[in-house]
Amino acid sequence: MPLFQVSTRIQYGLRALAYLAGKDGPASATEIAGAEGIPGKYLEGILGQLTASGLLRSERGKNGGYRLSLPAAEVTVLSIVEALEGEIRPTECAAGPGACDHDLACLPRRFWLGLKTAVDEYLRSRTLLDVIDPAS
Amino acid sequence: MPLFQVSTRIQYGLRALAYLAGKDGPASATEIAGAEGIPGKYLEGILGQLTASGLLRSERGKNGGYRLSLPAAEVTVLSIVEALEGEIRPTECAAGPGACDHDLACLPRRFWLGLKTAVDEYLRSRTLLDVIDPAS
DNA sequence: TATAATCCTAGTATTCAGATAGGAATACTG
DNA sequence: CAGTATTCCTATCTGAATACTAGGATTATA
Repeated sequence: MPLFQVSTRIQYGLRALAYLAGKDGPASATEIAGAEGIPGKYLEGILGQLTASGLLRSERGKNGGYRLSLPAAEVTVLSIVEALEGEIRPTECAAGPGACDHDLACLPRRFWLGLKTAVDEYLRSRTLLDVIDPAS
Repeated sequence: MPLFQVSTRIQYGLRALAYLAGKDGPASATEIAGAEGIPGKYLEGILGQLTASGLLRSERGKNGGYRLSLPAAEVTVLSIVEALEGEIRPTECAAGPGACDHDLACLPRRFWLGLKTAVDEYLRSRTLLDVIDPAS
C-alpha cells in the first residue's frame, strides 16, 4: 500500500548500527538483538550484509562481535540503505532509457527520477550520527 | 527489496491521468487501456478510485467515460498518490509518538519523518502538468 | 432494443518480506 | 584439549499484499 515503505531490514539495520555507535568494543548479534528487541537469527543475516558491504567489521569466536568500520559521522544513511537493499529505483522506467515502452518517450520517467534524486539527496546528506543525535 | 517502490497502481493511474490531460472530452477505460497498454479491468478499478476521490468525473452509459475535474496544472501528484494509496508513511514510528516502543525515545523517528517530509514536498510541488510537459 | 459505458463484488496467482532452523567454521579460555 | 561463544552459510516456511481476472448489474445514448 505505501508509496515508500521502509523495510524492517533497514529499520533493524539502522537501529543495530545506532547501538554499535554508542558502544566501544564489539557487540554480538545476540546482545544487539536483546537490547533492541529484534529477532536474533534475522539480525544475524542483516549484520552479515553490513559486514560484507564494509560498514561493519566482524570478529569470530568467543568475545567476538561486530563494530563500526568508521566513525558514525562518516557513515551516510544512503550507504546503509544501499548495503541492505541495493540501488534505489522507484520504477522500471527509472532504470534507464529503453527500460519501458509506452508512447514515444516515457514522460513520467523524468518525474520518477526526480523523486529518486530527492530521496537520494536526503539520505546522502544524513549520517548515522545525525540519526542518533537528538539535537540535530 | 526497494526502499520505495511505485506500485503499478500509481504508475497506471498517473499515465491514465496524463492521457486524459491531453484530451478534451471524455475517454473510456477501454480507450485509455488500449492506448497505454494497461489491463482494462484493472484500470477500471483505478479510475473508479480516482473518481471517488474527486480527481475525475465520470459519465455512465454510451459515449460516457472519464475526464479531469480540474486543469492539469492544479492537480498535484501528491493528491494522486493519496487518492490511490492513502497517506504516505515510511514506518510505524512515523505514525506519531507512542507508535513504537524501542528505547526511551525512538531516535530514528525524526529521521524517517524527515524523509517523509522530503518526499511529500516533492510530490506536492509537482502537478500533473509538470509530469507531462517535456520542458519542465 | 441494442450497445457501450461505469460500477460493484468476488476470486486467484504470484511474489516477497520477514522470519525460523540447523548446523559448520572459528576463536578465545580454563 | 574441551567447552563455549561467536560469526557464517544454506535452506525452508508463512502470511500478506500486489496485480490481476471474471462476471455481471446498472445506466445512458441512439
